[in-house]
Amino acid sequence: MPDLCLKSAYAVGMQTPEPTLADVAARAGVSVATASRALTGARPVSDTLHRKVRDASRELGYRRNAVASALRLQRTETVGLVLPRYTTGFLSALIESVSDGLERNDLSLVLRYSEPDALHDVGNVESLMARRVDGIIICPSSLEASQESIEAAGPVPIVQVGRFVITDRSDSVGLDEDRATQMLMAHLVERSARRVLVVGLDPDAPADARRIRALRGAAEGAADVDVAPFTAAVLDGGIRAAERLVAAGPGALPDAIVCANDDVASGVLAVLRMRGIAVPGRVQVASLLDLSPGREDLTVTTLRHPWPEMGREAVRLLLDAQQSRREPGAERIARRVSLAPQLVPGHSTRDRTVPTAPDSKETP
Amino acid sequence: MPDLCLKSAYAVGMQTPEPTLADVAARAGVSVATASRALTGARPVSDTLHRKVRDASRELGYRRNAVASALRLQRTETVGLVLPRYTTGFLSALIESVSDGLERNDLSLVLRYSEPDALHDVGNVESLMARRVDGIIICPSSLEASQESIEAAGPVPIVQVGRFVITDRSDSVGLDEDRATQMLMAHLVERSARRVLVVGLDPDAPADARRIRALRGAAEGAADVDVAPFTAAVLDGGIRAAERLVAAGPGALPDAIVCANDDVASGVLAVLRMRGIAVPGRVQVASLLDLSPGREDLTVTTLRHPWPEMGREAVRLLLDAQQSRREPGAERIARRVSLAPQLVPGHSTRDRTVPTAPDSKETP
DNA sequence: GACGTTTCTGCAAACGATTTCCAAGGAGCC
DNA sequence: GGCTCCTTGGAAATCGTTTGCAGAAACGTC
Repeated sequence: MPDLCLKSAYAVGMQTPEPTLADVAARAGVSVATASRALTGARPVSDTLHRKVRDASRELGYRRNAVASALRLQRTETVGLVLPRYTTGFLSALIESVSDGLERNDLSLVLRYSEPDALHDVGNVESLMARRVDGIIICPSSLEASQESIEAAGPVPIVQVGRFVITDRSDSVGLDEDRATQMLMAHLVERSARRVLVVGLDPDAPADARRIRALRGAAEGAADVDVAPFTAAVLDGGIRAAERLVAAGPGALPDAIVCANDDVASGVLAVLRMRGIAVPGRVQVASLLDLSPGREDLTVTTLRHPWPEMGREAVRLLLDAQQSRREPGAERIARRVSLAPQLVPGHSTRDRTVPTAPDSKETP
Repeated sequence: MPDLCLKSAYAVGMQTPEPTLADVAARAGVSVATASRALTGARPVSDTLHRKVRDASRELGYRRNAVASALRLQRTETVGLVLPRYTTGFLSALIESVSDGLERNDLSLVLRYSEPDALHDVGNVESLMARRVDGIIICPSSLEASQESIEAAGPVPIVQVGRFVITDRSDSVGLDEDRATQMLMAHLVERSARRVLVVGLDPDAPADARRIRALRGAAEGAADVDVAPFTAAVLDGGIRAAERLVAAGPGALPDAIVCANDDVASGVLAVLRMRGIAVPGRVQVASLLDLSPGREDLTVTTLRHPWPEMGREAVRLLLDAQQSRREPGAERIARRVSLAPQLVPGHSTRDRTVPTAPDSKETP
């Protein structure tokens, strides 16, 4: 096959001519069909030829062209991930775990961000469809307008994660925040908290209001739940709220303080420690949202949002849907998986076995 | 063309048969060639046919098959991004800006993570090459072993970002930390700091040692730079260091405290405020590393690492390299862009126009 | 030795869009 | 009117891989 050699030698410009399967086959002295079968193992090939092909492939530095392969197989081995922009700090753990899950199955990840203004979602899904991805994982950027982005996926499996647009077209994996919030309150009540103060939540924000309701619901008469005047949910907000509280005198101190997140809790802890108020002896402190799941310093009792698990679960649902799409059997039913944030006990709440210890030392 | 219709109608299973260009052409009553030309605008098409084709395309909900297109054009309109795992918190801003830059140029992003153990990098690049990406942006996971991952890219443009393996094969965009560190020191000296204390840096860690050197170099006799005994570079470390300092008596107080990062600075600030030490009146506080670039509370003067700009710059270099690769002109020369972290003045250092104000109020 | 039966190989046709090459038609010019 | 030039449309080749089909070879059994 002299023409093949010709092609290899005189490729455009001076670029290395990326070798093709035909080149490998020519070098091994077999047909392309055989070369393909030897490399993919799709059908048995005699030992001699198998070795010949493998050697030729290695010598030429052959790399299977995934594009051509995808065209022929009608399968790109690629999954699209669509996320809302401006929230990445939170979502990076999700990206990482999704990527990890896909890699284990030899799938590639193509990532797209949607502007918060919503119907970007549809465009992103459309664009992924044009790339013929095998599946899509999406965190809808708008609960109203993202409905049609789910539909745009047509027949390819799509999984929603983190947030959830009502539809029977897609599986989804979500967060069971209510349950987690309740668990946290139970944790405190169990440790004999009777007066609980909430810091850093804004009763006027619907999401925060819901959290407050969940806390009150879980207290259910076993404890009083007060809400401190709203201060920003950052470190400084925690500091300000705690200072105000301390200034109000020892009688104003609650048994436990529930903070919006770890930053707020850090601020509160710093003030309490400095004023010599024992934690968790006199006051217990807990946080509703772990901001840096990476760290392992168990300073503050917190709720860890299971982003890694959510990513894993999303990938699992997706692969499962792909699989069952091949077998034309029964109609698929949309599945919903809810994961609860995990309660991670830290040194800022008491050890359960130890009852109130008024003279306990400061946390180390 | 009855067979085309047949194909459309009797596609595999019950799946919607994704329409092809042939379907569109058939419906519009033209050849595929004309249909392609009408949609891509590669060559002029008469108005009548143009409209017909566009209508047919819309009616069928046609989506250009990017895979087939890529195969024919030898161009995937896709860029690979390779990042080290376990550092995403920091890198998420980078991902976002790279993604944004690519989107503006109608390029897709495929993301891969390398384990810290290094030669994963090579595998990731290889895999991206198999997908025939048009370019690669990589943050090398190992300064020793990642050399060959650059070479694995062969003729496709590759840009290093954040970290840098020496090679003449790739452009790179890096961080000019020394310059930024010096700027911060100059900022303090300008504001009449004469005794500076460094908190949260570990002289035994090479990177920290380098920062200390840079600070001393910039002080250059204009100020004394002391290093506090190492405490962990977290909020708590800042608190401990500051308490020790305050306990040593008012004479021990420096004019300015430079902290390893914002968390440390927060701890220091909390202690100073509580002990009634005026900031920035008595002591100024600054941080070498902004941990949460999203927030805009200008509490502490800090160095903001320009991840978004780095991403933008990386994309720019990549596109530029692609462009100049087409014109077979002169040999490409590797370019290196250095960006300095940006000094963001906050309320923890003085206003330059106002000289020392011994009775200034606490920061709000 | 003849005749199934298995095991391999190779040819050629997909996959779907783009582009080159050709041909036909119309406009413009002498 | 005859010529060229320009525009427009279609047939077919191309990108690189996989696979249905058919032929060939090897093997076993009677």
